[in-house]
Amino acid sequence: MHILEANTRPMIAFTKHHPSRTDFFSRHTSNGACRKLAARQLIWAEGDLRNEVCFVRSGTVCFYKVLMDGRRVVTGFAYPGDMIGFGIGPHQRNAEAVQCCKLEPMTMANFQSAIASDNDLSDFVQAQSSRELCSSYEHLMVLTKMTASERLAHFLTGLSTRNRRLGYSPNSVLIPMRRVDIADYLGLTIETISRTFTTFKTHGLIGMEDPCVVFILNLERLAALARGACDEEGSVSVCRKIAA
Amino acid sequence: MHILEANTRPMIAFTKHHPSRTDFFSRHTSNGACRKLAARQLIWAEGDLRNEVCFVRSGTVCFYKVLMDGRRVVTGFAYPGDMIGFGIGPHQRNAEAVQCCKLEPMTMANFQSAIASDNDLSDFVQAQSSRELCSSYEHLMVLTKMTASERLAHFLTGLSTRNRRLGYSPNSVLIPMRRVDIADYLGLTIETISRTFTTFKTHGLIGMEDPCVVFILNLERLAALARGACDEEGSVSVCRKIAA
DNA sequence: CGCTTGTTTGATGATTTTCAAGCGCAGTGG
DNA sequence: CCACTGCGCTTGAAAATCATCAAACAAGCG
Repeated sequence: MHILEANTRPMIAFTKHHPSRTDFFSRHTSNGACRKLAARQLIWAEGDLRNEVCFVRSGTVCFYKVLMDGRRVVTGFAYPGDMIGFGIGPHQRNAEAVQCCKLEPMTMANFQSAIASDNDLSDFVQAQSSRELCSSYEHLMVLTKMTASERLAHFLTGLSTRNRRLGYSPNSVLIPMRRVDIADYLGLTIETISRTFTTFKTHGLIGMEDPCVVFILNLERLAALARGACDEEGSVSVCRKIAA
Repeated sequence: MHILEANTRPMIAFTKHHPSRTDFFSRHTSNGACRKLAARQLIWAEGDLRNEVCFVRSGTVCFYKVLMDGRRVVTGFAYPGDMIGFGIGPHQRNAEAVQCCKLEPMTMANFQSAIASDNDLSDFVQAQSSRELCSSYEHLMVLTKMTASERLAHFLTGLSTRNRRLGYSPNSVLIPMRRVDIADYLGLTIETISRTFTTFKTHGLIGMEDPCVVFILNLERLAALARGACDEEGSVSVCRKIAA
């Protein structure tokens, strides 16, 4: 219990997701009972059987895979309002609580029958699968073709956009995950992440009071960077000029 | 018609996939009628509606996305025996014939009802989706954590493994795609691809008589590289020693 | 107060990109 | 028939980004 509170990472701003988005899920679970997870706690491991799907009520979840030699890749994150765990076959990747989390579970059996009978739920699942596929392709683009600055800008504007969509300020972004997670997600090292944050700071793109809170001071330029906006003026160096 | 023959790229060795794998598909199409595509011909574009799914009878298909500024990412390839085009919503990426292809189409309506009634087909679709998801995670690993040599080794051993699975020699690999496609797939430039091929050649890992035909002379070392076999001896430089 | 964990900063080095040029081959047209 | 052109691949030299190694700093906790 105590360890649950010992999490210094900020809860992400939109801890309480829009209530209407929870209804279609809760009507198939016992009574909306939540499981609490401490920060850094493993939710399931690669290869585990799919026993249940979960609705994320609060906190942030991180999905990752590890190579034999310890190299790690973060394939994505899940935030409040997301559903996690559906798919076919055993789990393909580890899931871990980035900060303390509340997850509302539903057994696989319930989920199967709920999908069949509840259009709201099956629509939601379809929509989320589609979004995930789409963003995984976009992520490939980020990893293969973008510079460090562009990648981090992409990451930050993503969080910002999510804020706006949920009715929060797009200009102040809470970063629930550690630098390692961001690095392994963006295919960079923690040092590069840190340095790029500093570059953004010194050039007035963002402000930071601690590593977890970012104020976006120039969303336009940040978004241009994230888009890889090298159209105007020609060359790649423009990207760096935008940051500089 | 003539342009169809004008393709100098070799047809991939396993042009004729295992016949049993075609039955469950053909019994839902008109009569196995195929559409012929010339090399480099667009099959569908990102954003297009999903009108049909196709079974790849011969040739190779390449999936990719393009940024506004022309940067391109190849997200994957499809080979004879693969099904392409299923999913939800409009197409998420462009599909293009790498070499001349024969595709057997099935309308989306037919596909939907076939899925519902034919267990062989729905099993196949599930299995392929699962494989694609799995390999997309692995691909993330390749892109974020591997060196140029490791990436190309991974690519080559992948083709080799496919050969073996289909009963062909794992030691001679036909490369149906151009260097650009490989580069955009592996997140590198064509120059790096070319240089790495040369490195492999000069160190006896592979032999090449033309850019499309690779003989794997030391599959073991190539596979070790592909695995990122830096376990023995500790550091990353071992990877380069393996290649050297 | 010392220890641990996570972040930042610095200096150095290396892998990969970029820019440039050359080569081989196939198809074209005079 | 042969030069010419376009395309794809290769190779070279130089520059640049990012990783690596190392150390210092800050905050929380026992």
